[in-house]
Amino acid sequence: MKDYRKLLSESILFNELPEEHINAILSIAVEKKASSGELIFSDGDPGNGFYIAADGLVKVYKLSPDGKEQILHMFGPGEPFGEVPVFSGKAFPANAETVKKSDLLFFPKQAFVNLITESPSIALNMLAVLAKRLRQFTVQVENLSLKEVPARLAGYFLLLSEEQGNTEMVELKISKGQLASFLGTIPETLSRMLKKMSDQGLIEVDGRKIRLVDFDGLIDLADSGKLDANGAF
Amino acid sequence: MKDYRKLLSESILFNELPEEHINAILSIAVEKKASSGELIFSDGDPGNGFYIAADGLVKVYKLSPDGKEQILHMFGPGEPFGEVPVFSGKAFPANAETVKKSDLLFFPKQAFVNLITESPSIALNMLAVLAKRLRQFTVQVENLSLKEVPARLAGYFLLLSEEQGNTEMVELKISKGQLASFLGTIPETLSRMLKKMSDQGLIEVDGRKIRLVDFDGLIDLADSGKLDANGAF
DNA sequence: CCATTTCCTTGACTTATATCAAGAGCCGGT
DNA sequence: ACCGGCTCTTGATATAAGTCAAGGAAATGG
Repeated sequence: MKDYRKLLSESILFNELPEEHINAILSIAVEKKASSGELIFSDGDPGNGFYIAADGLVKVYKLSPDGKEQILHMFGPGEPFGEVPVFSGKAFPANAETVKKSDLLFFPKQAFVNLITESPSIALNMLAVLAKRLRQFTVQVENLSLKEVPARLAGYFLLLSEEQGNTEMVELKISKGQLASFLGTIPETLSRMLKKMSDQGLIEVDGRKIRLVDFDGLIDLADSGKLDANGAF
Repeated sequence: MKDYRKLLSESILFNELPEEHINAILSIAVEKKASSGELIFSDGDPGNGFYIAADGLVKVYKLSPDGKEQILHMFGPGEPFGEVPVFSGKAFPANAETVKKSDLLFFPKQAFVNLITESPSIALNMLAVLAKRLRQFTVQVENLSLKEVPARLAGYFLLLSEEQGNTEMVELKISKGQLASFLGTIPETLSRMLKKMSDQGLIEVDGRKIRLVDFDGLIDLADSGKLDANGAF
């Protein structure tokens, strides 16, 4: 097994833990390699442990009967996913699939729960992980229910801008099709709205690079939830 | 302070705890009474503790700038809410308001975190609470993104049917306006869709009582996400 | 480099549901 | 019982965004 010590000791779930705890965590971790597009688990599958992506990218999503996809989360290196059945119920509530070739660490439920009872720090870190996830869901529900697609896009670009520490330009790390699924729309609409925002001078689009032309305008759009008619030419 | 011992020892967060733990929990709890329609906290307010409703009903919701409401959750007696800032970030991510006159118990953040570090059972129970909340959010996002309003209604009635242990009839415990906000629509649409489902022989509506006429049809509708054209007269 | 596949964009058209308005019905207080 | 205020229903209309189709652009593999 590759040495995942550094990754785990820096991860949100296990950071700042003493060495003997990291050792205990490593001893229960099971490595799984997955190629791109590989299904990790399905909605309704029994869940007897959770995962951390060590490398790569994983999407967790729901599918409608006619094939429409809603991506709930995208998880990169160091981020845990699939924890819900460890603590509540028996089954995974959604599907998980690799977006890129990935190395995964699997933590069996019982072994992990044992670790939690011995280490309040791990418990508190896991509580932080789940609480942060709840925050993200709150934003997602607000987007889907109360905001139009351009406002969702604006909010996403502002979030990317903060993560990438750049108020001039952001780069999409996922495809536009996946971004559409994440924001609750379809690629056609995404394309049209990007063009509309571009025509209104808010952004410039060059492939996966988005130049944030009118930063304040994007803040207004994200807050108000809809494109301002005043912005039309 | 009223004796909340029984309520707490039966709550999902504190059930099956030894007596001395319940005593410790009671010692940090602060009672707050709230009349109907009273704001408990606002989106963005600093959160330095969480609540449990001892009696009454509380809605947690987001508001759009033009006043549209999306209810995220409804919390009744024994259910915790407002925990997110205890574990992640500083501010509440949504608003909370009483729907009925309510008695609330407030648990200060620091005191509660101290309790958690001493009692793995409380930590695990809180993890179960948050994990269950994540399940509910997954359903909500799926509803908003992938299902039409009648399918959301069908899913809601089936859930109520299970809670109320009655496959013949369910009774709404919230107003139709609030149900609309919870399902991500407006009262006009809710009214129209109830009528449509009624015309198709799926349900019969009498005020807040909904007779589930075609239970299997409701299951199909909830699963498929849309009203079947075959159901039309 | 080239052929193939996949992704993205654009056009035409449809649809679920929101907006605005007003009347009917329900509920609680006096 | 009556009345006022609030909720719900219904009608007319508009709108954001989805469906279907096809071509252009980009990515991938040999």
